[in-house]
Amino acid sequence: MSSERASGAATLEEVAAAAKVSLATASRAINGSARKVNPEYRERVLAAARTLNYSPNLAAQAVAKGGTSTVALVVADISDPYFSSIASGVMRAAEERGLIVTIGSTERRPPRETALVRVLRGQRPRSIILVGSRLAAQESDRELGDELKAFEKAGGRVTMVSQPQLPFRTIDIRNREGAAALAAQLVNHGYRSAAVLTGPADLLTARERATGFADAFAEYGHPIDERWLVPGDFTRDGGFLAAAELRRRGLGEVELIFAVNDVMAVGAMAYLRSTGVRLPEDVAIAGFDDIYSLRDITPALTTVSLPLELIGRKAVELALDDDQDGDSRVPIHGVPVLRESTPLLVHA
Amino acid sequence: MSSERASGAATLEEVAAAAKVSLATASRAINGSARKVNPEYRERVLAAARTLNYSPNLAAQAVAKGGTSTVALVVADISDPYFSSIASGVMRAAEERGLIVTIGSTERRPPRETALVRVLRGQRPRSIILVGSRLAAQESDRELGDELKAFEKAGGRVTMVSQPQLPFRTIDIRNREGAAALAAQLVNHGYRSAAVLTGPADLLTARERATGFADAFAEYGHPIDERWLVPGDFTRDGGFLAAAELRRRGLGEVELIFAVNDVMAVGAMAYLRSTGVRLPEDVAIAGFDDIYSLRDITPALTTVSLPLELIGRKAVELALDDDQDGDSRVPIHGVPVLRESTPLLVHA
DNA sequence: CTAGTCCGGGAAAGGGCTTGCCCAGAACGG
DNA sequence: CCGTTCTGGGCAAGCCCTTTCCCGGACTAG
Repeated sequence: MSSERASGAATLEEVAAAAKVSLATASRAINGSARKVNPEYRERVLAAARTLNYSPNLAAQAVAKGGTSTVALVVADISDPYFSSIASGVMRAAEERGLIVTIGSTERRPPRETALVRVLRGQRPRSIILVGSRLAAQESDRELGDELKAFEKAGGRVTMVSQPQLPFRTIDIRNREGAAALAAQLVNHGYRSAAVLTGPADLLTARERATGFADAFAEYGHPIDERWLVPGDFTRDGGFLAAAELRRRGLGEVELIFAVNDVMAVGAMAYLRSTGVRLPEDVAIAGFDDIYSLRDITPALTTVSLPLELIGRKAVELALDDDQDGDSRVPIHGVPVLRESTPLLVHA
Repeated sequence: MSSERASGAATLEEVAAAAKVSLATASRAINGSARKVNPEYRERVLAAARTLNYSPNLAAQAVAKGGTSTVALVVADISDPYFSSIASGVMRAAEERGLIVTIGSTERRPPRETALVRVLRGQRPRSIILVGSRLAAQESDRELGDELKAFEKAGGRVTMVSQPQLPFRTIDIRNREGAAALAAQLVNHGYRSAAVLTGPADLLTARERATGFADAFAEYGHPIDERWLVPGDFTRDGGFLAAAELRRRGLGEVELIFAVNDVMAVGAMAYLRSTGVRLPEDVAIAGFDDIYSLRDITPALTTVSLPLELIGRKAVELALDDDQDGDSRVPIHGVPVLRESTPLLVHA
């Protein structure tokens, strides 16, 4: 039939031949460059490309140019709405800049983060964006740090979301402040005793939120007894189980449960309901994140609202815009949103 | 200082030099091959790689080998739990096979699908997986089809999830059957009049679910009047607005509302509640998908449960395993799950 | 002891693209 | 009318790898 090769995509060389111009001209016509090309030639080339269904080989371009137009994103669990919202922001922003995003999931196993970075680094992405699934100081930290440093030394850029302990550009989600602000408002609402579902003991984000809340609550005169700090996974099931544990410890005096994220709060609500606890009459509950798809649960959940999409966008800005030095931070403040799950509490 | 280049990552050549072996040997030692390499040499190479923090340039490998180890995933909206769950399955399965996944989002604008495929094709992924955001026959279909055909001709593989109208491998989610089965069960539960929030008129998935439900409902003796088929977006807000429209049309006689997906159902619930409608006492409601993070809403939502993660996995199997011909289909059946939102209805 | 096999290292040829450089012709100035 | 300066096409080098092919040395077999 035609000159199309049996297998394999059309190459630029074939396009050039079809258009009867040199390889160089074809390249300049198709992928733009500083140099102009004669409109007539350009047309011929583009026409040839179209008929051959040419698609530039990005890998080849990458090796020729010595750089890609890719950003790599590492999240803990893409099916968690927290991460998928951030991912959404990243993808939008990336796309606006003509970048492709490749994504990796650690599945909440931090050591996998290092492995993932090792692989993704091979892509030579413009930037690697790590979204906070990381733990407090760990042995794997060194390895990861080394890997990231190597990536930076090779000209890549590292951007972190919510893990300010590492020396890279980071979107610094002020978890402590957000949790503290929430605590303040809830105290204003009349709450005097609270329990905290603290999440995993070593997960930094969880810890900041838990201590931010507990410290503030104490500061306002209502210290939280240790037995009402219940750890658990950072997931719906974690919240469910933590609520169960909390109940076992005696829930009677607790007016309010603060779960360190919304999905845990939802899990906790599910457990409490299943045991006949009325929400919010018997106990109030609050979360953190303000996950979009959870806005319609009943009772409407009090939480700390985080601009998740925006965080994603900012991450790519931070990653790519040049006027930033190597470890600048962009603070993001959550704002407490009080809803039905924490009604005004009138003490007898 | 050392021999490390000021910028840019270490190359295999540098590693080879440091290990005092040839480029070929270094390549074989690091990236494996049919050929064996002397253990002593191998050690030297690996050591050198480690000290230089070498990371193989995937792009270069891709051009040398003439193929990547990448799969591309195209979804409508990664922040929608439906898609992010599928994406999660895809990523898990991909990772088990040592593949990297790059992801694109059409943001629910089907024409973007073509553009996205055009870009992703440049990556020369092993497969492009498109997850059903597509519309009924459209002019953009031809372009997209051409693009995909070209990709296949060049040796790539196309896999669709839930858009069986195109001639590619597809995971065929049996929306009609699922919706029909749900209708059957609800009729058994005593429901005789239903409204359907049909989603976008031209979105295939939505249409299949809506007509599957309506047809079955009619078949069991309860045809659904046209005024109770309310279109809207395939999103939470779409459900919200559709419920409003439905109410405007007079909700009185409707015993049951079927929304073509869970998030719409949740939106509808939010609207109805806001106007004082009690759920499920005043009206029952059902969705489709069984989104994980929505399992804890109250009342618990009746729905058609879809194994979303599994669908993702299957998609990559279908995409990569060889014993499949070019347009085989894997059927996926949803199973109706009746919960509190559709209680047994006892007629007076 | 020699011929025939293996084994595994290294040189070099790609693979698809970008880009520095050369150069012919066009455009311009004096 | 000639010398300059632009334009913009094309050649070829180069990017970082993989893989074919050659070849010398170590083995095996007869």
